[in-house]
Amino acid sequence: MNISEAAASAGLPAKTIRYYEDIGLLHPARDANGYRRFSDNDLHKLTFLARARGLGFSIEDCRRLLALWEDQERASADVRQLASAHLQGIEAKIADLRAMHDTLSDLVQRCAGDNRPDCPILNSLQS
Amino acid sequence: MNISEAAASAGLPAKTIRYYEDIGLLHPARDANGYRRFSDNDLHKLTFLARARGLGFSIEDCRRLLALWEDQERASADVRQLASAHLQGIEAKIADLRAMHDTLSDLVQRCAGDNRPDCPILNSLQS
DNA sequence: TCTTGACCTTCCAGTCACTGGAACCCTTAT
DNA sequence: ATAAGGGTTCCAGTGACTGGAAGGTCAAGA
Repeated sequence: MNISEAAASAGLPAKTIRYYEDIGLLHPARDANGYRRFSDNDLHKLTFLARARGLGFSIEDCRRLLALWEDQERASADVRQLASAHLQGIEAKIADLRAMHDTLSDLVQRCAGDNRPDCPILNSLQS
Repeated sequence: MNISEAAASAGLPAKTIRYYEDIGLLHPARDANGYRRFSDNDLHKLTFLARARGLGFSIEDCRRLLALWEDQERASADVRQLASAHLQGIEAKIADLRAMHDTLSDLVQRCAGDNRPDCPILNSLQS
């Protein structure tokens, strides 16, 4: 299976797959002509990566998750620890965004949005 | 007022202020020795930028907001339009993060987090 | 006067996770 | 012979800084 099929199967752009190889997340074999040849295992890894990235894990987290995934002796506590830390990060981001949202939403509602220059949004940004 | 005072006053790192000058957001005067000298207007702009960035506006949005702020003839509708679009972006990000959060939080709860290798988190990532 | 330390300057490189594009090779069909 | 549609590498750019090196400037103290 070559790269465009692998891309379709994993739901990732071919460019991204090349990039993942570049940074050592997987090592597909090569055909005689230099084309990448993706094994089932490569495909599983790509799908795993696509899902982990979809959950917002960083590339470095994905690398660790892949290592845990391939380690039959892993402790689920290690996976859980990684996921919990990430979950906390997500919660922090949501809180930040919520705060921005609430402030901004209030300002937008108070802005007349007409031809006149007076604007509570700009007023609130000014010292 | 030189850069470290301006930085303290606006709540921005000096590096960031230099960067903002670099990309043309402000143009502080220079003393004979080459040091930047910040006027009151420069300080107002920096505070404005710090607050707008704090609300998550992109640098390009900040540039547009600054231009509107300085334009006495602006229509508040233009400001509101910009802010509304940004608000929508924030809402989309929150929705994405919430989805990640809900999935991940469920997986974390279902993971025993012990010495054994069996792990619902890894299972859900695998094809 | 000399030195020390805290300022300031510019410039270059790195971050993160891709993404676009150029230039070129391989394969298959017409 | 040529064209289309794969594949390859390598380089540069994204956003918004941030770190660090190398060096100039200034005020205070021995």
